[in-house]
Amino acid sequence: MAIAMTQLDLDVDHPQAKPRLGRKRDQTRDPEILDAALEVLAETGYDGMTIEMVAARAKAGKATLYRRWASKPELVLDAVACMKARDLDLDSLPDTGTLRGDLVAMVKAPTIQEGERKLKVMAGIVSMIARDPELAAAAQEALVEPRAAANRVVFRRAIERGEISADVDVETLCTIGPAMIAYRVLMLRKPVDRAFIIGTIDQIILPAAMRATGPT
Amino acid sequence: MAIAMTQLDLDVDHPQAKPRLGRKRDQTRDPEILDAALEVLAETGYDGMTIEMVAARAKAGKATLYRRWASKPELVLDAVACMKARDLDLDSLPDTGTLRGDLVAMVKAPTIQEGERKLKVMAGIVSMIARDPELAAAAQEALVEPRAAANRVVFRRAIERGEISADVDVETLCTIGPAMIAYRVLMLRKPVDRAFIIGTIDQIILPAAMRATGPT
DNA sequence: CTTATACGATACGATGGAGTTCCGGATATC
DNA sequence: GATATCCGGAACTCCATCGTATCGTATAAG
Repeated sequence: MAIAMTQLDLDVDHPQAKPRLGRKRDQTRDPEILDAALEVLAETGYDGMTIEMVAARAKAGKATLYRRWASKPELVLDAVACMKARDLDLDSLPDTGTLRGDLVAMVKAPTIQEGERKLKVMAGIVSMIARDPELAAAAQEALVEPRAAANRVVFRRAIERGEISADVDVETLCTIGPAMIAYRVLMLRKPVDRAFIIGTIDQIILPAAMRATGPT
Repeated sequence: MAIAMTQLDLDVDHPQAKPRLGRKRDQTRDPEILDAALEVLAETGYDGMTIEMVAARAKAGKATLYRRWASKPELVLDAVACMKARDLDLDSLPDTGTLRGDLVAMVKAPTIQEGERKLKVMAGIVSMIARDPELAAAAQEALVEPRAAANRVVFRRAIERGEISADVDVETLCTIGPAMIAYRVLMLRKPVDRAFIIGTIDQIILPAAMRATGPT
């Protein structure tokens, strides 16, 4: 599963692993600690977050954290990267037969909640992202790409069905939803509820997808 | 002009202003210092910014800054609030006779540049905004509202001309552009050029504005 | 049962930035 | 010209946090 790739200790599947004595590291704590880190990150932001906060939240000692991650930046990087896993599965997306049906079916309470969590984490690291390409790549991969990928699938299906024109820009369509939601949460500071998302689908995404081709 | 409202010294128009002796405070330094603060804020974010950086950038001493603002948060608050002034004038908006003409006319190099500057400042304070309502209000007022207000004008004119239906949601339309631009800069980390904005107008905003009424 | 390590907890040193104070020099009022 | 305040600059104190070290306990290998 390789949830925490940062640590230097031996992997289970390493060929000639040193026969280390003594108590073994409790691997089940890794996801708990990373989850605590994400909570603190979402609540206080990157700079507000301290290692002691994360340790306290995970009911662990600071030494335990530093035994597993070399520094605060590496812990954050790992925590962000691990948000990728918990995303929606591309193979189990709704397939209702219509574009609107698929888009509306993706608006589910847990999905919205997980999206809002990701946005709060994103808000906590945005200022950091400009100066840390590695963190920027991890955030891209874990926070924005999965959502775009899911949207891509339903738009491509709509094109295959002939429901929308084949020459619309799928990449642009994919970003409308995430962009409107992110702007509402981070800039307007208004809640994202089901009504808002359905409104965005009907008033913006579908008109853009269905538009008669040719600008001007 | 009341650029810096935070300071406690006497206003010029105060009725019985104490006849203060000694050298007078050089008011022309205020905007220079606030501008330096915005630069540092955009480059390093709220937590990365230090008072010494701002002082150095403005070629001023730390004491000068603390003489005018009580603390770092108040300096930042004032700096953000003062970005409101430098925005586009609602009375001198383009009026080309068509919605698309007005929207395209608003896409000018200096406008884009100023918008990108504001977005970088926003990125630097996003994590702070969640915990400081006063800063959140200032950012709302100075960074997001002016842009929405300009858009409101051209959409309302389009409705008056009968170019678009009167029952479209103007508030939603106003946010599409800012949302797509903010998402592209902050999340996708791609450049915002003229082509992208024109594309957004033609592929998203105009289809949403022109759509045949009634969802589903 | 011995040994080596992980565990939570806590004490410790080093670092950096917020905010204060003082300096010599400039400038305004009286 | 005396006085009071501003200026840029720099030294200073204070405090929070990073990261390390240590302690007593728990646990796994030999």
